[in-house]
Amino acid sequence: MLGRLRLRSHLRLEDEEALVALPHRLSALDPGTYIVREGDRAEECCVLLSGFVYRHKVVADGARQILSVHFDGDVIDLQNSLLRRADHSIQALTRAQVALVPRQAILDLCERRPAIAHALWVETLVDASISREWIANVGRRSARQRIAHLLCELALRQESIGLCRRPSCLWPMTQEQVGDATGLTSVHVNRILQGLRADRLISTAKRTVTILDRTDLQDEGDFDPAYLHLARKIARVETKGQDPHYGLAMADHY
Amino acid sequence: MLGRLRLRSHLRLEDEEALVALPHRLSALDPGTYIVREGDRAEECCVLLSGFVYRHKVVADGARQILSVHFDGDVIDLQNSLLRRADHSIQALTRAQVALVPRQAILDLCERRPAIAHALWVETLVDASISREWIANVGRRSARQRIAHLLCELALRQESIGLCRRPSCLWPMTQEQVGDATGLTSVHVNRILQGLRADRLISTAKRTVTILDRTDLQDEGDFDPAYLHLARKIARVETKGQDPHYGLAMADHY
DNA sequence: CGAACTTTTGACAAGCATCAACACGTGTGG
DNA sequence: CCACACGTGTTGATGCTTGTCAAAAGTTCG
Repeated sequence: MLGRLRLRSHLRLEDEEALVALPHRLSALDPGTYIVREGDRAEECCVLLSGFVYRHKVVADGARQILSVHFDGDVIDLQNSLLRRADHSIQALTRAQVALVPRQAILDLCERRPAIAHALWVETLVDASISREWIANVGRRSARQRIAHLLCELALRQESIGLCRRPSCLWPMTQEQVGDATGLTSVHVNRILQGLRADRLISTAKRTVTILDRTDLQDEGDFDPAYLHLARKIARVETKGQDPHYGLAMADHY
Repeated sequence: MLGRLRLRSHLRLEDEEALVALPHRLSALDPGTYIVREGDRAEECCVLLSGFVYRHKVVADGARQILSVHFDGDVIDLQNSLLRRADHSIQALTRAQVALVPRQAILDLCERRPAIAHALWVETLVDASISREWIANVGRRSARQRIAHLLCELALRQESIGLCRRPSCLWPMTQEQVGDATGLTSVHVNRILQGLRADRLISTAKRTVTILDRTDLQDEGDFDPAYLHLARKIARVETKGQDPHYGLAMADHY
């Protein structure tokens, strides 16, 4: 279960065993529950076992900006536990299950096992890469592009861990939350989504999106999956537009 | 010189010696030179010794988004050298001097010396924190706030490493580059800057800004320095508005 | 001293926000 | 099981912030 925390690097068996052996406690969360609040001093590091979670910040006038969306297997606050003071909040989007690992246990493990430190470091670097893409997304793309891009990212990331199968993926966000993620208002998100549906790019059912034409949607959203640093295998598949079963994979580094 | 790469964590002497002993070659860059291009496979990691540098991405219609600005002492592409494939470009803003360290030498060092791995990891986490703040900046703040925020960040980061002294700081960006960093057009940046000058918040001289009223500018820009994860010392000084000489300092973690 | 950037200005257009009202669905308690 | 309340999605009218285009004035540097 804990071993499932999507290790994109190649770890030796003893490393994986050490990870699974980490002390931890489980916790079930309702939608909207705060896992970390901006300004907190985190003593535990949180691994998401199931469900959706998002990071966010609140600016001067009370507006909210969602910084990233996470699901099964993501290690969601290495940032906060290594830097101590949380610079953003983390909140459950859906019902979620998390494992809380004492901060010190992780630090110790990293000191003893450089391969684990490296693997976690890579995770945070991929996270940072996604953040950079989001800066470009909200900074320089149109409303339609932003939303299409967000959809492509969520779909591909879910596929890469086998959370969903090809045409459809989970999308438990309200239109207001989509707006907070893309720097738009919920009203405008609504209109853009109607456009995307009218153009037969997507269709939505409750908490689920179906991407009717992957290539077109990627074009619409100026989406290039390189920034997700997924394995070549998946990247290649993406460009060829096939539809295989995706496994846990992450390479190119290490 | 290399030892100056702003080690915000507490390192032992032997760690610092190991860092200084890293193999490297020096290189001088003219403004506009690319250090890394999106898609490159980086074999060397770049440490900025002097000058300004920025990361950026280009989106579908050719518009550019600047992702961060770096100066003396910043380790500018741990991302690219650990993840291998660069997900963004890095370009010199001014004339700059860099040290290039073979990627493998860094990886080896990290494996041998967990303290160094930890210190570098913290650097990348702070970098990621800044990226998150930029998402909020570009996503949810007005043009005036964005620019004021950018100014506050650059000023405080420069002060924290002693690059400039209190009221003024270096600002070698054109208005077009400011626009690319804030998701605005250069025309609009120009108008906003005129407003900030008219309100006696800043004054600009060639490649330099003077912040006439720090507190007011921070209020205008909704700027809270917490996300920079600077030492408590500096953070406290900030809130009291005094004007001491800043040293290299970074704490709260480790 | 001149070429090539920058900064500045003005008129105008567009994208997205704002406000307000209504429809829809879903879950809850009576 | 129905009624109701609340969150979410949808629609329309209107306006502000910011973008676009174009040209002139200022600056830097070889």
